[in-house]
Parts: sequence; C-alpha cells; structure tokens
Amino acid sequence: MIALLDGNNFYASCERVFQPRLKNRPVVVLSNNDGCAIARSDEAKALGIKMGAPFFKIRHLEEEAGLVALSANFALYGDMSDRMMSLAAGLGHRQEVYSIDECFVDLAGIPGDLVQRARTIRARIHQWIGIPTCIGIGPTKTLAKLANAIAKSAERKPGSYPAHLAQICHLGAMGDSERAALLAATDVAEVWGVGPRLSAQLHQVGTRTALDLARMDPVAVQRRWSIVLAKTVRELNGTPCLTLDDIPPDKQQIACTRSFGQPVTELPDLLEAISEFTARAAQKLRRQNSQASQLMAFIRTSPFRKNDRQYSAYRTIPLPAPSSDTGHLTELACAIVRHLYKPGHNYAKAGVMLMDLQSDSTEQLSLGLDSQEPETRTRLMNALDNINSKWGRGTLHLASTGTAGKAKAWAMKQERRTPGYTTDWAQVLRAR
DNA sequence: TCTGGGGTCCTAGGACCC
DNA sequence: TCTGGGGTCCTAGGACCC
Repeated sequence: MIALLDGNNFYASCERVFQPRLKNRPVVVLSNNDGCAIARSDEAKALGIKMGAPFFKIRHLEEEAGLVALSANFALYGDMSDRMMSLAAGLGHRQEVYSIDECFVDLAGIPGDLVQRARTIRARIHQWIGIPTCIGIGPTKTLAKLANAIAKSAERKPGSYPAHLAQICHLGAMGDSERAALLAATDVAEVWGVGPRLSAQLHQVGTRTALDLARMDPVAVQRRWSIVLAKTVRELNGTPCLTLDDIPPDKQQIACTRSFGQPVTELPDLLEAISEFTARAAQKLRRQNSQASQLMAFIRTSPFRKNDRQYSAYRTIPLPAPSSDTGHLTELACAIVRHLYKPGHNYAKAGVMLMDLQSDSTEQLSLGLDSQEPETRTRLMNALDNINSKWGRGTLHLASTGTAGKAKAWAMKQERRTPGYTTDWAQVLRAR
C-alpha cells in the first residue's frame, strides 16, 4: 500500500499558523509580483476564486467579502514543508517528497490498522506544526492520489462522499463494490494525469468517471492516446506502474525566470536582471553538484498589454566546456541578452535556463588553454556559496547584478509579504 | 494600471546513417 | 513507368504535474 499525504491549501494554512485571526476568513496567497492567486483557503474557494485568478480581478472582494490577500512567502512555506515532511515520514519506511505540500509514503511492511496509523500522524502534524492535512491510501500511486482527493472532498463538500472518508480514505481496505461506487462518483478529470485536454476527449467518447476510465482496455487506450494514459488505467485497477522514488533524481534542467514588477525598457536593467537570475540558477546547479553544457536566455514583452508592440526572443548556446561557474555563465547569458535586445519595447519578463546537465565529478579533459585555473574558480564558487548560505542570499555577488543603494528597475512587487517567522531570528514572533 | 514559476515525459517528424 | 529498408538521434511541441 501507498499513502499520499498533503497539506490542505498549504500556503494559506502556513500563513494561518502565525496569524490565527485568518482562520475562518477567505485567504489567498499571491504569485510573484502579487500577480494571481496560487493558494486559496476553503472560504476563498467558496467565494468562487479560481486557481490562478488575476489579483486585480478579485481585489474588490477585500472590501466586499473580507478577503485577505498575501504575497507569497516561500521561505516560510519551505521551512514549514520540511517540518511537515519529517513527521509524515513516520507513516512508513520510505518517503517520496513529491512537491512542497505532498509526499508519497510506502506502507509496505507496516503492520496493524493503517487508517488508525494515518489518523495518529495526521493529528501529530496538526498539533505540532499546525497544518491540516488529508491522507489517501491505495495499492498504487494513482489510487492513493484518488483516495486523497476523495478524503479532501468528503471533508470540504459534505454529501459528495460518505462522511467517514473525510480526511482519511483507504481505497485498499474496502470491497470491490464499495470502491467501484466511489470511482463512479468521481469525475474522470479528478484522476491524476488526466488534464483538461484529455478530460474533454474522454468525455467525448463517453468516459465520464474514474470508473469508466478504469474499465477501458489499456491496449486500446495506448493506441488512441499514449502509454502514459494506459499506465493510469492499469494503476486505477491496482497494478503498480509508477514506482516510489525516495531519492530525488538530479534535475535535468534548471531555470530561473521572473516577471518584472514594472515594464523595463533599458538594456542595462535587463542585463542586471539576467545576471541575478543566472547567479540563482548557477547556485542551484552547484547544490546538486552538476555542470551545464548549454545555456538559454530569453527576454519578452507582456502578451497581456495588447497596445504594446510585442517581442519575444530566446537563444540557446553551447558552453565551450561544462561549467557551474557563476562568472562564466553570467558572461554568456549577458551576451545573449545583448544580442536579443531591441530598443523600444516594454519588457515584462526574462529568464535563464541551464540545460544538458551532468555531474561535476566527471572529469573534463582540458587542453589547458584556459587561463583561469579551474581549481581556483571552484574554490571561489565554494566560498561564494558558503558566505551566502551563512549571511543570506546576495551577501556576496557579481557587480553585474547591481550594486547596493541603486534601485532595481526590474524588482519584483511584493507588497503583502508576511515575516520570515521561522527562518530569520529578527522576525521571530514575539509573545507579550 | 494590474495576469507566476519550475519542472517531467512522450511523440512526431526531420536529418542523417548504412 | 519504375524509385528500399531499417535504424538512431535530435528537436519542437504538446500534455501533464504542483
């Protein structure tokens, strides 16, 4: 059996831990630049706020319905996630942290009543961390996800499923007819791996529920759609096709892209932004001990500004030798942006992507023509990472990312960010 | 006025090879 | 008029996930 545990409305719940006055109120957490809603409390969902709704379109609800909108505080969410995951790991022997707010846990070899065990862990996370969670259990990942969706729905929408399935649902512990009834009550769009496109196509051929999909012939499904959907069909019938990966594989590509807080028109500002993005991407690259062999950079205007002249361009270049050196990568990214830049546009977004990654332990044969000795550069990057890890991001940086005191024209807008309650001594809550 | 960011996998088609 | 067969690699695009 496999369990899937996830935090309810995770970002909104994290904020509530430190601001209890937000309980029972509609709360949304906004994306970067306070652009759109990326997390919603149940009350916010009840107001009809959709995932990804632009903030300026729902802003009126602050006045009308007491909506509270907060800027994303990813440092807080990451730290809360770590705490939640360490408790969730207690469910079984192996855990795959699937995203910031959910994990799979392998329950193989766990004796006793799994529902009771899940209940205990859930209560512990709620008491110790303050985050409400739901847990789904099933013989495959897809069924565990589905069980989780049922547990959430049974809690949030009374009457959608039997009430005793709220918060915890174990699809592997029930009879065939009971499970079939639950699948029949679940829209096929709820199934993990079935997105909007597939869901529309499936509805067209009369496959409306999860049970309908489970009863399709996987061979025919593969022929008509893909091997991915065929695996979903098999998983729905209890045949595992997806394995639990408890060791996260290295990333195959690493990106850092951002929308700007306001339109940017000048090349120097773009270069400053792209330097910063490259530095962040390079740091992620070094953290997984990889090197990149290709670098892509892009700049673009905003497709939402209909009156602006539109321009979007990117370029990928191979590196002379694989590298994780912020200096080398920044030079290349800036060269690309200089090449792509055309004056007279309102640029809204830029980004860097590092690709064709490989382990930095694979020794590269060098012709020895490089004047900057690699070892010195490696030590420099180590020092850079150590200093920034100890003293905070950006303490030591290339001059090309801008100098202190000079306002960044491209800076992100974050007007409603809560303090780093758990990640900064200066911002720890004070009890009086 | 104001619309996020970061990933994965699969497939089809073209280039190229013998 | 008639114009092989089989394979690999790469890329762009599509679909999905959170």
